[in-house]
Amino acid sequence: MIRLYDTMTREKRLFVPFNKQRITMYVCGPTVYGRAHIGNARPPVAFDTLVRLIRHEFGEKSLVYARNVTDIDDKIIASAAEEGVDPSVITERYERFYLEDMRALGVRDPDIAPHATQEIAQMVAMIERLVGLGHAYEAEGHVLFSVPSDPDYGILSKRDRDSMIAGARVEIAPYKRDPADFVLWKPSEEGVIGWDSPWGRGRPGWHLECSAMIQRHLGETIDIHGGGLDLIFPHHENEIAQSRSAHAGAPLARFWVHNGFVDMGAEKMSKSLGNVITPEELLKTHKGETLRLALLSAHYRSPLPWTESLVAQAKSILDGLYRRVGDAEAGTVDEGVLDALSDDLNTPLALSRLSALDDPAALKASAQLMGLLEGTATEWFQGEGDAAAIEARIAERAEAKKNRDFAAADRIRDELKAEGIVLEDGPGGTSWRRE
RNA sequence: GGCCCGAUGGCGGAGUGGUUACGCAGAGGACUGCAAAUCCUUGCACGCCGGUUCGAUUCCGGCUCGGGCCUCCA
Repeated sequence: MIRLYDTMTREKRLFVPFNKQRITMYVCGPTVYGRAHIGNARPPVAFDTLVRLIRHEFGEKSLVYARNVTDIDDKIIASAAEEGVDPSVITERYERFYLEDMRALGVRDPDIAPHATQEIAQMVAMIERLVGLGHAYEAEGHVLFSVPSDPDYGILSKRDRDSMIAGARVEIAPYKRDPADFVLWKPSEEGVIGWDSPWGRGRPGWHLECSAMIQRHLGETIDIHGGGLDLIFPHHENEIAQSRSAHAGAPLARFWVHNGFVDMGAEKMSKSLGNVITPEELLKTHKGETLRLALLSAHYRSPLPWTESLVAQAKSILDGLYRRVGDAEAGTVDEGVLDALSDDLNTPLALSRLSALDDPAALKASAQLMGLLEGTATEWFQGEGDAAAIEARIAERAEAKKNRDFAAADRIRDELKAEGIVLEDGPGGTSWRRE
């Protein structure tokens, strides 16, 4: 019994998939024009956790999870022009980085990763359909969605059209029939990447890409649509308008799930504010699992202030968990942890229940539901490297201790400490770990 | 300006109409040759003002503060 908060209805509801054999979920993925920052990692991590939960509840094969790659976009074009390369050079590079970063955070690849540039025919077809139905029109090489043609426009973000226009901070293009209309297709100038279409050579608008890819890969109505809070308006609102208009009013998603931001200081982390910290940097000094736990330490809908101490706490928690789990095999998932996660993915509560578990097998299985404790304690504490040399030093120290030469023993311990290796004397001898 | 969201101890953070989780850090103790780890103990937290109530951190209203969206944005 999974309950999820739905942005559309602004309440937690029991998640009942339309078809338990084929649950469909789509999450807005990256626009690959630069390195992801840690805030960008929050949706993939949160939704990866939801993926694990759904598969635990409904079966491994129950879910089809798609996360798109936006590989055509003005920032990509600008970046390619700056480097004097084809846009694909940029997009392939950053997609590779993105996948590396996400995998380091324990995020499994989605089942489907549609690329916008591979779906142009679908997009053109959808635009043609919208034009044919009177929901879109051509103007000066652009095709625009006619917002007044959709009486329900604004249902997700709860805005009425007039207030949106009243607060608009962008100048309104003269070719728009209505100030709220948005672009489905825009012309590409000479030398800019583009595709032939009934409206001339051009490229798709961002909102349309998602609608077309969802329809093609998952269907007209999907179970869950996810993304960051900032996508509610206009991106998701526009997706809804496009898809419902093209599909005779069929709802685009049964549940709209949005994550909160990672904050730097008091404001959200974002490239435009320039206050970002990337997994790339963080991974130099922290393990991906630590970063994942840090990201899960607040509820996904709450803001998460990113600080050094947050990461340090995550590390301490993992040290403690790995000490208790040892190298145990995964057993059965704990009910308490499962209940917490099933209640709108309450990861902080799940984490606290995790630390109360005595049984290593249950601990391991429960943590893995959140993508944690996937490795062994030995790997966590000792990692890669020449264990033999360390063992030799420990033996040397044991000998000194036996002779009650504590000065020599402490010297060895201090030397190892300086190398980042901590010794722990237990009843069964001395064990070691890397800090 | 419009529309949303939030305000919990040093930090993170859950939850609740009536004994206020849990974790991290800190303090004290046990253990240890000394440490580390572990165990035990410990910590005057629910933004402000009203209201509802026998009783509110929890419900309602107002206020203050903070954040988000309205432009690309996870």
